[in-house]
Amino acid sequence: MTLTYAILALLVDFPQSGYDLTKSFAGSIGFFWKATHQQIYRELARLEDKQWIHAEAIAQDGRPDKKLYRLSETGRAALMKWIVEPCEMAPVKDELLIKVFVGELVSCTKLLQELERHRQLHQKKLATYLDLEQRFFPQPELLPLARKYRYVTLRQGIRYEQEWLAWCDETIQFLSAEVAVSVEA
Amino acid sequence: MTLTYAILALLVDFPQSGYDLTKSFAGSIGFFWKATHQQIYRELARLEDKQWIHAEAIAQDGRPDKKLYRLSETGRAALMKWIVEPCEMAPVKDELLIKVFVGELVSCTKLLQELERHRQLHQKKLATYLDLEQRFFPQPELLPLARKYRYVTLRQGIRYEQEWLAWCDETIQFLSAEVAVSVEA
DNA sequence: ATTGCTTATGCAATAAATTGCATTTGATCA
DNA sequence: TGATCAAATGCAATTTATTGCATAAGCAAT
Repeated sequence: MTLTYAILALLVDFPQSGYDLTKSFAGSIGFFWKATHQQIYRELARLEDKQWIHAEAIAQDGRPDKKLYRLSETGRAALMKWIVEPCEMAPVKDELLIKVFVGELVSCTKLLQELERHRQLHQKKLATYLDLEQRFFPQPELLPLARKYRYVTLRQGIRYEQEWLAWCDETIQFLSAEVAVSVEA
Repeated sequence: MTLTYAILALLVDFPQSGYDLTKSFAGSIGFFWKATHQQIYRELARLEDKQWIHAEAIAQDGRPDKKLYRLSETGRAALMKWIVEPCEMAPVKDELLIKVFVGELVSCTKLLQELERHRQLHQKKLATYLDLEQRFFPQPELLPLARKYRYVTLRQGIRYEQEWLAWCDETIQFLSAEVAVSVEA
């Protein structure tokens, strides 16, 4: 399961609790792999079972105890082995495109509104990514190796959002002509 | 469930059997929503239960019988209702990016090989899409409305693959410098 | 005081996806 | 004549994911 390795990957740099990981899945790796806290806790239990990670209970003043999970040597080895295995291209799963695919069933104006909304969502996400790029990855050539790898995944996010934005623009323009015509008639 | 509506969408133009649908999911809508025959048959049973589709048994000479499923009025209405509901941006789920994210754990050369492989996969897919565009969507402005909608979803596929290709190129170049350095040393 | 938020974890039930197997009929090929 | 492939459908078991709920402890604000 990929989630397994996404978690291991997040534990490479430093140990984290289930709660921490849940947060991490909101940023960094979460930009290309989502997981809920339920999935994470279940998976952590399994990983501990396999001894790929080790838990350390941390008593905290105030907060409830937390379990800090640390990548074990076996876990690190498993991760390394997984990384070099070839993988498939990610299958696309996109609701919006299904809707557009049979868009002729509903009002074009309605669809255009939804496209405009998505345009804005993508623009916002792009802005977030560009901000991260500026703040954390200035002069990418000078970064240490590990940061370079993080950087290129961010670049993928940026390009992806730019692509969507461009498509939304193109499509909105293309379909707007359609509305104009039906108003004329 | 989105699969529900993906199937309904495929039945808009003409009735199809489970087997036909499985094929359709390899092309057209399958470019942005995948489904196995198991999922499809199960979902067809449910949809018939709900009366969103109606089956008609077709005796064939030679082949086993097939059940042709036709979209009902209720089904069509349900589809229309779904289309105009706003939806989320598709969450990205990409194994390759997780691997790259912690790429420093393995040999850079190995990673570059995998990136090159993906570059080729994307190139191939792009070629398929471009071919479809040329063959089925010449002069897009002149297409009837329904075809225009199909067309713009193909455009999204094209742009998506182009984006990936560009990222692979950028990344391979960026990381190649790294290998060059380590060879020098 | 009580309401609500954040940190922190998890159970239980349901829903969905995946995987392996199984069947029927004919066509094709060696 | 036996093997295998394509069309066509489906059951059963397992694995994953989702959803709703639950707890516990402190902090902040009204």
